[in-house]
Amino acid sequence: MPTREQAKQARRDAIITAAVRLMRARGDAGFSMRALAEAAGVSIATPYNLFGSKQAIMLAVLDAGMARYEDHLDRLEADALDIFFEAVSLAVELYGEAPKFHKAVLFAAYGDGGRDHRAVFGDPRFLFWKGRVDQARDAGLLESEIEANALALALSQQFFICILEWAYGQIGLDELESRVHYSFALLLKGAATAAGAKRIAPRIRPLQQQLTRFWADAPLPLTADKSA
Amino acid sequence: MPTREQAKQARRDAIITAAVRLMRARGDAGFSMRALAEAAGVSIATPYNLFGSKQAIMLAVLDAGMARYEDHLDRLEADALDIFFEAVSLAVELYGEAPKFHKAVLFAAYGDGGRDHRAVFGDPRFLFWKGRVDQARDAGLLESEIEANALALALSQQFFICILEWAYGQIGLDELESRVHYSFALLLKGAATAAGAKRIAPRIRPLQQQLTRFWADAPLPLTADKSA
DNA sequence: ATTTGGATTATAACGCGTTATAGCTTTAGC
DNA sequence: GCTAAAGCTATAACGCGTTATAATCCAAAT
Repeated sequence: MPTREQAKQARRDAIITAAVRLMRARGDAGFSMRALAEAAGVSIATPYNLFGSKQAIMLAVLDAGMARYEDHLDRLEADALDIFFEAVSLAVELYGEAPKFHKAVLFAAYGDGGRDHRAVFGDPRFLFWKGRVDQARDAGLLESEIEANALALALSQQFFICILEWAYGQIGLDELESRVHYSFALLLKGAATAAGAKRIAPRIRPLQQQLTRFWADAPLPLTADKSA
Repeated sequence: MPTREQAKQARRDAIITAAVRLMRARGDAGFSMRALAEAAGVSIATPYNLFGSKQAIMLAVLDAGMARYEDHLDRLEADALDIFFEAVSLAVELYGEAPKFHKAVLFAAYGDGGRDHRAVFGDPRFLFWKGRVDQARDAGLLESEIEANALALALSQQFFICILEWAYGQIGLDELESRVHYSFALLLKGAATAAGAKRIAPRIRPLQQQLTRFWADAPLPLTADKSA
């Protein structure tokens, strides 16, 4: 039991705990490395020694929260096709429980330096989608020629960018869900067998109706305020 | 001829010109508001008076460059379906002419504050995609029930996030092109009529082969270096 | 020609992420 | 128990985007 390593780990935990606490309390505003160090009862230099950068800390916080998401995911019992949409809805639900927190973490993990954004949606999440693609293909819902990596990547990216728009405050959680569902429906239908396409097709029209309802207020979805 | 306004416009132009020059010369590195002000022969406060923020300046630079893209786009004479893919290839080509510059601009326009990223792919670009969706639908290639805004948005986003990955140095221009083409093929096929789907389908397999070739080096597309 | 007033200037300052330096505490090895 | 070193602390500093302040300039109106 190396006491040295214990103390280091304790400090590490204290920093992550303090980060979560600060984020949940005040969101992104007022969260700085200096504030974090003070809240963790530690010098400003220590977080850099233990994590390297603010972004690394945010990724650690994000991963801690993602563990919970993956627990829920494992418990999801859904059809090989429905699982795609339910996984999205589950994430939306979890985000909704602590939106300020998740927005702040996502924004900090992605927005500031930005370079490591594949880490935000890296290994575990991507592998999840890939696994579902494989299952859907085995179930005869997707074309056998479809490459799981390629489709999973497209799904991941579409999910990711919608989450970013939400984190940046440009859309609400409900629109996030509809948008991702819509993109997923199109992507999956594009890769689907005739049988799969028949099952996905009915999803499209209602999703479009929901989306146009969202956009009834804001005339054009991508138009910035200035030219509205 | 209000001399006052002329002088202001001259200053504005000097700033944009200096920004472009600096970006083309050294890329993102060494480009700061202080360096920009000095290069433009202007005080540090002036860019803020005239543009408001660094991001606004970057968006202005980006828009200046985009005008050229749109000129080329207008001259593109392609089939209602092929146009989607050729428009992407055209953008890739233009990026390739001055990659350092475009990366730096995109990164600065999007990456730093990040909040206005819809402005990066705002009005003009989005409207372009929407117009093409309308045309493809009129040509009987897309289902008549497809909502142009919704599909155009999905296309825009998919394009945008791949561009971001390129700007962040995580993929090359060739992979960028393949990825966007692949996503476009799936999305469009998902929204296509039987006739449209028949035309898009042959694109998918070659694109997948190209993508897997890219990924032969880097085992998993989304995996960060650490866990490779 | 003189006044007026809006814009630019120089400059200092703020908080940010990050890094470097020097000193101190505390653990590990003898 | 003593020494050596690892790791934290305190602190200053750097460059960044951005803002505020006061001085200054110069076109515009009288």
